[in-house]
Amino acid sequence: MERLLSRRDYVAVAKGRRLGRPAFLIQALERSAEGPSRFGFTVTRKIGNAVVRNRVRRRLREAVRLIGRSAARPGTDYVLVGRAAALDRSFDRILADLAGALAELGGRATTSPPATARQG
RNA sequence: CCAGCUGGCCGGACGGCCGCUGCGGCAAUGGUCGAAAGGCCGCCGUGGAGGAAAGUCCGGGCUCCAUGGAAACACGGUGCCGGGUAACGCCCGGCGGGGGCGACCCCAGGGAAAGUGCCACAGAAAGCAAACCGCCGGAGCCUUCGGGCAAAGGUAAGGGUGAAAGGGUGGGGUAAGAGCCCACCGCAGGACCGGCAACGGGACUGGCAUGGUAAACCCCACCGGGAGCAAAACCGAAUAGGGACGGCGCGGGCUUCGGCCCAGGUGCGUUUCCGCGCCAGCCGUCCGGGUGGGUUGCAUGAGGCGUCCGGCAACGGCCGCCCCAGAGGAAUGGUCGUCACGCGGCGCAAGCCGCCAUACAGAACCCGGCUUACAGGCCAACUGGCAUU
Repeated sequence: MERLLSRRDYVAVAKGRRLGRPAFLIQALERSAEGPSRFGFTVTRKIGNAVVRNRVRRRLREAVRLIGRSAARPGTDYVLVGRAAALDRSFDRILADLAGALAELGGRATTSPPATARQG
């Protein structure tokens, strides 16, 4: 998984499309038609102390690792902003949330894409 | 057994599957880039959060900056004594004071006869003490001759105020009182004795002075240069810009090719004028500064574990063994299963069911401390009860 590393990238993606899900908020910005898709993670202090923030980021990162490569659109940068629910929501549901969100943002075909995914 | 007190320790376990990251290896299997060295992937092995990693409150190592040495002044810190330590505001052992039946706990614990300030309210008086009531006293005045009023003066025993009223109790004494005198207690000084010291004991002496506050200024003793790993050192691209050198070139017009005319920027001499010089574009090579980035700093250290020795202890010493996280938008994980512990419910019990499947909390240059947070549990010594032999 390619990571977003610089502040400039995060600021840029913040201007892209965004979708809310219980465990996270996802932002997407098409960088170019080609190249790998990249992911960044943001967990603010509002969520909790360092232990809680680490756990939220790790669960989201694991979700991206499992389905990000197949579901994400090439050449696109994504930023996942963690929410408090990412701590307790079952991992299966987080995976489903992420797959649905990526599809709605115009990703590749996934194992269970929503019907409206390709319309936009 | 119950209650307590002190110290130490742990703070989920095991196993699948899929990942991240450090180190070592690739002799064996593979892919890719490269001339090679080697890199990236892959494979194998192995390591990968805490007792507080936290707060960033002290003390150091290390780095850079400043600084001729020393001292003084200022500022800040520390503050019983002895020891431990690289050092400390930390730790250990004592001393003094306070609390507890006790084990034990708590203390910002130098100096108030160097000086200054403050002591609100209440109260007559709050520091070279003080007469409000009271007590004594009785000049003098009045008198119904019973007595009444009462100045000067004396008095800190009693009342009242206050956190605190200038020793306490008893006796003598006195007009009433008062260390005025006496006894005991307290207090002050103190030869001498014990202790390295803080300090303890104390013959004897003194009629009793020197109120509290230093977390008020202050005085005394000791300590202290500043900033911090985003410190700092090194390597160093593209692009733009700077400098040096070399090569080719060197504004426009006219020309009889000898020159003539008109211009720009810039340097010097003082501005205009004027004089002298340089430059303009392209290409190449080199130099220096700096940004992104990379490497080092960065993990062998006041290091850990163990036996023994010294010491009441903190700790120190000999020897042996071990290498024990190293990220960088920041790895140390995700998920599933089984189980221990715990909590709740049901049950006489064996047990069954349910819940959480654990509190506080995540290394960021590294050590020594302190402080704060913390579900649950284990061990040991000691103390006070109860029971038993």
